[in-house]
Amino acid sequence: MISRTARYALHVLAILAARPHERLRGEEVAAATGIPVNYLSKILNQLRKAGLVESRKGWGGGFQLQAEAGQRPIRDVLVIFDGLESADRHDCALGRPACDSEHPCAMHDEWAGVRDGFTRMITATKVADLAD
Amino acid sequence: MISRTARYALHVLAILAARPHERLRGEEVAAATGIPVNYLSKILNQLRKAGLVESRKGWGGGFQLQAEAGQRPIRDVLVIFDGLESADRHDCALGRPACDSEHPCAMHDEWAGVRDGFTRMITATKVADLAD
DNA sequence: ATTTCAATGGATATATACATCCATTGAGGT
DNA sequence: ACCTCAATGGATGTATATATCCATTGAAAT
Repeated sequence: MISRTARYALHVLAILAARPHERLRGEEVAAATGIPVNYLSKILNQLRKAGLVESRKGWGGGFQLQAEAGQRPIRDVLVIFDGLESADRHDCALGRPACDSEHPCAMHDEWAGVRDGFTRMITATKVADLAD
Repeated sequence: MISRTARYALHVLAILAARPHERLRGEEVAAATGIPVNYLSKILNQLRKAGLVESRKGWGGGFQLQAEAGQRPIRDVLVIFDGLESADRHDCALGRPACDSEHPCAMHDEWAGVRDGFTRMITATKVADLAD
């Protein structure tokens, strides 16, 4: 449902959102989250390319939440790391390609409910809400 | 949420549940489901070991739903292929080990709702309900 | 008995997510 | 100018899920 990498990203954003005006080094974020440093660097880089985070190199450098990023729904983060399909699900629980309201599988309605709850959750929750 | 292998298994059971009194060869099940034959054989074997399916070797052999298997909730199938944790989830959407009602994460309640819907779905739906 | 059929089981291959390593770049301090 | 710091980026390694291959076993037909 949410990949480990996407959860890492959300955890990172939570840390940064808690200190919106500081610049944190990768090492610090790694220490705070427990994410392996090298892997974390890839994640931070993707967040930067996506415009959610700003970075500065060298002495005094580090990462910082981009100004308006706090108001973005965490759905945006899931799209980046797990793709659109994982954020806007309209799949069948049994993987049937032809499952729809006309020809529903045994779990069609219940699964639609589950998906809906998930969608609601990831659109209602904003990055800023994650801050510890 | 549900691994591809578990979905395969459910699809297989759906096929067998539709013809409870016939014995179907692996090849036939593969043709009906689109699951790669060799991989399918592993799945059918696990289902047999778990007592959900009966098999017979050699000429006229094949697979058949075990007598009472139709009444088993599909949760039982998920436990076999994806493990207990995936069926009885009490995890945090953000992966926080210490997330509970005392110290909830930002999505605690919504996620609990999603999990609940899922649990309800997989316990309410029986193997026999999957039959086409 | 022999042949044929189909499940069983073990070993191996592929794809993908997760993780590590190291050389390069750019920015600040001296 | 030079040194140090920390992000960037490319190449490589590891684990797991998914998939394939083939030799063996058991059962029915002849």
